[in-house]
Amino acid sequence: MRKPCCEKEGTNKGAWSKQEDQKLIDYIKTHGEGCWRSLPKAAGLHRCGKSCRLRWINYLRPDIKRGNFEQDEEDLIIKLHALLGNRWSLIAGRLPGRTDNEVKNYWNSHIRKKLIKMGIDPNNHRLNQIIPRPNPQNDSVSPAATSSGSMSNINACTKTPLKSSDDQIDHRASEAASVLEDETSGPSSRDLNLDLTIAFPEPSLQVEEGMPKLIKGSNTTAREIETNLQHLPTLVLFR
DNA sequence: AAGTGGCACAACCGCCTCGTC
DNA sequence: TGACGAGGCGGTTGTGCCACT
Repeated sequence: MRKPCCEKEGTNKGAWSKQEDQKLIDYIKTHGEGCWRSLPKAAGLHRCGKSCRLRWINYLRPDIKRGNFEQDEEDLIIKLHALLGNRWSLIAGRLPGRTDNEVKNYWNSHIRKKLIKMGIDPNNHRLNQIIPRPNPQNDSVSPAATSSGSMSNINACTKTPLKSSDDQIDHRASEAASVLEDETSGPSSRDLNLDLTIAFPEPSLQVEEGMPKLIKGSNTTAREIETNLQHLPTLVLFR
């Protein structure tokens, strides 16, 4: 039985009051972030440390950019999601002033639906259409297996845990790379609406400085992805 | 005006990772 | 090297608001 992260009894839950916010802000202003477990007591808050951290990171931090997402930001989220999957903190890290929670919420409430409406599977960024297969042996394959369910896709929502975050990123990067390659070349690409693919502006995918390694993706580490992403241009999707 | 369905977003929960001992 | 604790992360839920009937 796992120990609870904090004492459940005597702690407030639910929406934060103005007084609580102010206490948290004041405390962090004077003592800085960190040691979240002891913070509530020290700050005079009847809250779980995790709750304080979340409140600060997602709402109270002074550098938070609030308001609607711009088109550029939306494009970037889609692009990063194609590469990283549901790694919201990494995605948010590329969007100054945005939090992982905000990005996650925006994805789930806006972008996901938008992609679905456009016939794109938001999990793997592929067109969600059933491509008929000539091979009769594959007749029993479900539609899901031919589109959204394919294990060779990005499958951003996979529940299968991988050993380390680097491994995960390596895995995703290579999967993303295969998708990008699939969609921009090869015989199957004729079935895709290329206007909707996740594409990088010309001159090209492979030539882009910093990108080849990412695209090929075999030995890409998290840090390399971070570095490479700095060179990524804005998506042309939805333009 | 009341009911209700959808949406947006804040917050919680539980698992994972990483650092320390 | 394994155990443990703290922080981080992603999935999910709760709730308030708004538009529509």
